[in-house]
Amino acid sequence: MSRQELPILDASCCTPLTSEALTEESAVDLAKGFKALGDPVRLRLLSLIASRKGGEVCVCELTDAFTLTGPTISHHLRVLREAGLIDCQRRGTWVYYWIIPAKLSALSQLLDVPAASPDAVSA
Amino acid sequence: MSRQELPILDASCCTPLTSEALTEESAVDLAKGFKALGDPVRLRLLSLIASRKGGEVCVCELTDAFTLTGPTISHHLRVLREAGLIDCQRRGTWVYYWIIPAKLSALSQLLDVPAASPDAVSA
DNA sequence: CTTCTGCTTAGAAGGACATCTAATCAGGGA
DNA sequence: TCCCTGATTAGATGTCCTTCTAAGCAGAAG
Repeated sequence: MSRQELPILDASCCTPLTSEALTEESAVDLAKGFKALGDPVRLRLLSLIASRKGGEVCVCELTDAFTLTGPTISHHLRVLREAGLIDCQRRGTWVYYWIIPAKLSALSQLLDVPAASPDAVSA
Repeated sequence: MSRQELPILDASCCTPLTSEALTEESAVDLAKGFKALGDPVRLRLLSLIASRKGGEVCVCELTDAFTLTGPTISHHLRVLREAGLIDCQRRGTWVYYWIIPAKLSALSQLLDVPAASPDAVSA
């Protein structure tokens, strides 16, 4: 594992949305990350992995935390991995997953807007 | 406009993923936000709105920035609005959109993990 | 009042996605 | 070697999503 064409740290930006508009190219790339986060199961999986002391979680523990089948969990983990948000390694019988902080940070920074809108408030 | 049941500032967390695991409830709520961001068109729309000096953009300008039809742009704006990421107001013939910074910040903070993983690096 | 423009809603078509069962692969132990 | 457990892959199914065209609504202007 730890296999294949992960974008490593793709070209897309690290500046907040408020600074300048995204190119179509960047938008396509970044949207993949957010799409991966856009499912409750994957978000919980990611949080279970990210919040783990030691940084690693065995798949078997993740599976136990849901009422979904193993293949379904495996599918969601793959989506997260292909989005570059997590990576994994097999050790003996078990497979361990961990987060890729740089990727999460990049997405975080994109959304990091000043707490109060420039002006134009109300509703 | 500015209508209906926006979650205003929903119960879901503001602490990073690394601090503690999400409840299923929070995950469902937060995933809605990320799902809305998980499309290249919506991400570009949001960036066009967020990066605008003055904080507001007319729909007509947004439509011009894409090769998609008006109804399609309108659909994506609705998704962003229902996710609580933007809001809008009609003024005369035109409709103006602006971002809701608090909502973006909440999502940003969730993904705001320390730059280096606790340990467990490599790949 | 009628008509024009800007925008949204309705409905349909095609593709993408989440989930399951069944089958396969990888390692460890008898 | 054979089997057992942990995990992924393959294939199927029902649902959701993106996009379009056509129709409707809101305000301004003649």
